[in-house]
Amino acid sequence: MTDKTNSESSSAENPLESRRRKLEQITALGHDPWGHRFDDRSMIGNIRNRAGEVKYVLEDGTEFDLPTEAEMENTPLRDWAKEKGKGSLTGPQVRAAGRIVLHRDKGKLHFIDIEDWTGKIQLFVGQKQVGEENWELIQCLDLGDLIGIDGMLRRTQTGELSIFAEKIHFLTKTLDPPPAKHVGLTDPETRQRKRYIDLAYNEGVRDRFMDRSKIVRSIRNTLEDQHFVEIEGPTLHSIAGGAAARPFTTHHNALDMSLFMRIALELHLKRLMVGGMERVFELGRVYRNEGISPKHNPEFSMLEVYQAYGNYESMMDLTEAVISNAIKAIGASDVMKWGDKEINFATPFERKTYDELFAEHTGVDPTDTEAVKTLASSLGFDVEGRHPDVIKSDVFEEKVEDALIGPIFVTDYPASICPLTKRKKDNPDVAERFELFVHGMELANAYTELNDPDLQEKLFETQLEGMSEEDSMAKMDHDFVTALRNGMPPAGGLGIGIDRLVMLLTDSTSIRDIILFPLLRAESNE
RNA sequence: GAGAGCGUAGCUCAGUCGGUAGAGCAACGGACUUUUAAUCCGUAGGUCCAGGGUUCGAGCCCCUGCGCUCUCACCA
Repeated sequence: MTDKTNSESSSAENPLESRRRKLEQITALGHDPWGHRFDDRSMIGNIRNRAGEVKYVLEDGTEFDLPTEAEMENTPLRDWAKEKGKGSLTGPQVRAAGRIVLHRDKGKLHFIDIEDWTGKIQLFVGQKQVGEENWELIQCLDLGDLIGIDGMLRRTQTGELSIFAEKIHFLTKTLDPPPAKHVGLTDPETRQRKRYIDLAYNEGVRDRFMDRSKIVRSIRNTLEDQHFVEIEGPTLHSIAGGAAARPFTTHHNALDMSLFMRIALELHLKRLMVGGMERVFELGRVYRNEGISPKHNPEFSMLEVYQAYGNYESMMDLTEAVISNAIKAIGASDVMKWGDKEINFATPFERKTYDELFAEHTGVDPTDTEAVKTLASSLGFDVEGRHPDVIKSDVFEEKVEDALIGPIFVTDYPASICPLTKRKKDNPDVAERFELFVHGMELANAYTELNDPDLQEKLFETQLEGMSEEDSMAKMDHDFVTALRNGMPPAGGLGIGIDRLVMLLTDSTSIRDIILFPLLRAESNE
């Protein structure tokens, strides 16, 4: 019953077979299907910028500039040329290379769109114009292949800027068929697992990661301009300090010793300030063994900056400078869209104290411990045997943080939840700390750094009631306390979540859109 | 961790009441020397996530498992 279909018409190949066959044909034609060094090509973006060099020349040698693209919308180029008189288009000789992203086969004429990381351009390939040898090679091309091209930059009759092919150089065969043109690859899992396909074929993906690179470079520039020095601290720690988070654990065999992947950069940078490195920063990866969400990836990038003789207010100025310059670096403006929301990054950012905001959003006096406790209970929080500041902090996170549109500096935190922070001179219950919030997301965190070794030792020893060790930043690090005994200058310190900053500046609502290779479950073997 | 949804051709998806598998793109063959996601004619392409169950009959209903997505919780 199925005999006829199978025996007769097995001529149709599946996409993979046909690509393999063409690979053989390319080799048979004397080309290396995996290409080789290809010198002196111009970036397609630069080639497009040379459009003005394309001229219309009459037989008597009179030369005309072409109409603008807008003018060609109304009058097609062929009609414009007819009015000028008999002549032809000329333009510069160019060489380009790129991936084939679109292929229109019109018989003895092919239109091929190639793309490099600066742009896209159409190739005009005519059988008569390129000659038999190139034409045979053209028959072996598939979407996704990488080719080089020599030819003259001109325009077609419809005005499309094109390279009129004279010589094709085969550079690399693509054996897997690309995703459907224009629809692209949409499955989020595949986009992340096979990021190369997402980058190669989905619009805007490369630009987003280029923006990330520009933002990071801008941050380094801003800091270096202010004479901060970048250092590289250890990523394997024997004590996972500087933050409250569950660490990844690992083991060193030769020393037979447990180690933790770092959860923060803080404590080593401060040791450096004891050593006289007065302005230091590190921009690097930290690891936290916790949940994965649109705002959380187990490894993420963090900036921490320390400035001797500064305080948390100098860190506010620095934070504003870092963000403003990053916005300029990607050519954005202060007012931007983020998902269905809007952000206005015009400086200075709003500043309000923790207690002010608490009162504003809860209607409860933050200094009235009993009232706060009652509110917390009504919100479903455990209050028995827990420190009043921890209870207050629970309520703050629940009722205030999500409501903060920002950018807003929340200042002056309850001292007991800030074991690494200097207390206010006139009020030991308040810590000189701020967090920067944008649409409920914590973007930065800064302190006037605690440099009193005795107080630091005491705070490390004080585990707040009702707080698990993982939830506490109070983790004893004797060597760090010893370092403070050797004199750390009064200082301001700042941490910025790089991934979250990039999310906000590139209109990305998921952290997985701005991390090239986010952590995914291991692929199940088939 | 809880709830909801999804898994069908290389890609994007449809599949009615449970009746034996569909489209567009990609591929293959053909026509076309100025196309714009080219167009037109033709061909081929399926372990319907896996396993079990109900049924004369399952892509569809039921159970179990796997994977993913979204929301919530957790995440200084």
